[in-house]
Amino acid sequence: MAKVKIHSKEIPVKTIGRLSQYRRALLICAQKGKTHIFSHEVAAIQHVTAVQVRRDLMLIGFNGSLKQGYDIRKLINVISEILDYEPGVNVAIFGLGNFGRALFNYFHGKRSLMRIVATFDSNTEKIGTEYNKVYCYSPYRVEEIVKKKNIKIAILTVPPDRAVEVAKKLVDAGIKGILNYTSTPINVPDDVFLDEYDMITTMEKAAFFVKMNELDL
Amino acid sequence: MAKVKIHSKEIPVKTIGRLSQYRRALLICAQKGKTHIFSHEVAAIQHVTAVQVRRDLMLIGFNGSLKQGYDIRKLINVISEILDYEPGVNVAIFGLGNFGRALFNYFHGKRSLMRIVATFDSNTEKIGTEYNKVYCYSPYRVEEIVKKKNIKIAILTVPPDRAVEVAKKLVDAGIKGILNYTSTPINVPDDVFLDEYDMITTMEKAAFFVKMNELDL
DNA sequence: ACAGTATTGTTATTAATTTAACAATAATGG
DNA sequence: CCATTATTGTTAAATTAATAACAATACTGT
Repeated sequence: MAKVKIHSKEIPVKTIGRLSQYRRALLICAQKGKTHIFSHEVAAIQHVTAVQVRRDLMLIGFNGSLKQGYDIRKLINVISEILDYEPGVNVAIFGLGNFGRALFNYFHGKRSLMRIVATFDSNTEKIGTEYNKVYCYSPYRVEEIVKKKNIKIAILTVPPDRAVEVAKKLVDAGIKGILNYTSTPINVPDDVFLDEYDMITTMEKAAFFVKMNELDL
Repeated sequence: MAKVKIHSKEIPVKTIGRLSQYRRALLICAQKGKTHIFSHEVAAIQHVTAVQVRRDLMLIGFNGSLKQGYDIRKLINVISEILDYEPGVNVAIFGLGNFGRALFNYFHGKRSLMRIVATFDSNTEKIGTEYNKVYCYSPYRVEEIVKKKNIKIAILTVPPDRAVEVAKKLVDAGIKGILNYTSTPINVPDDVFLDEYDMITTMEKAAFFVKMNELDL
């Protein structure tokens, strides 16, 4: 799926990703009291080019003014209309280790339309407790809770050797998106969104650039 | 920088990223005792196409055999020669909260050529202690320690309101790569590698796909 | 009033990336 | 021994994404 239809217009998925980034930049500026912004300002914050910002905004049919640039509040609303899912979406975290807790705090309260409604952990000391008011369930109850709480997205931070098994359970339970942060690659059916962010790869790329940099001298 | 020269051949940066992914898949297979692998097997693990795997391997001049596929051990070595930096690279973690500790454990011992040699935190209870045998320094000592320990890559997991300030210090101290996991976008000079992984964007993309999926019905 | 400036919106162009197509090859089984 | 099969390696085509170019516009200062 390389393109997506919005208002009967085809929009590249990459643009969707950038819209989310733009909104982040806009929210930061709005908080500072800024009301208008130029394409090159958005671009600088998110490390893209001004042309690309304008092009993306053109695609979604958003117009700025020549002298003031784009109305921040309005643009946030337009992007939100595209990205957000009105009834909101329920999310659960699988694995309440350091990483799981970090992600919990990262999201908690930041986006009201993405609610973390449950956590799961196999540690019996955690099961039955609450982390920031959210209950921690036993992995045995995955299917039951995913269905009951209408959980659509799973954040996977279990130990690497459990990833495949848990992912299978999640798919069976009807989950629609998995963010896999374990070091184990998993497989899901085509209709399930999967993001496998590999920190090792990112680190290796960074190291590679350091190497290139030093060898160039 | 869209391409990179390896053996006097131009290789796309995207290929570099995939090589790292391939190696991960290969290491997993090697550990299971597998000695050879077909392009479509690598592809399946890392969610790319078999053609792409073959094309990438062609670019680095690696040959497989027609009936057995690719020699796993040899391929790992060839990829390692391209990606790894022999003397190794020193890494430090800035911010020893949940996220920092999670990343620490994620890397610790996994890649001997990328060593976490220091951590930094502004919490006075952590300063002066060791986390998994690695000393935790006060942020006041960034410049000193980065230089003394020859730290090239920084993992940034400080609170969002500190990100910009710490990043500036790091650049001044001569850091060559920053992996920014805070929710605050930062800026660095051109010669510093920067990766800003935005979990919010990933989540929003996932939510967006869930939305598309449901509206399609 | 007008030249100069900075910006948007859009089309055209170029570049990069991915996918497709297929020849070459080696093994297998009848 | 020959047809079949499964795979690699590579060239060609198609697709996708990014960049450049530039007209249109509105403001500014003289």
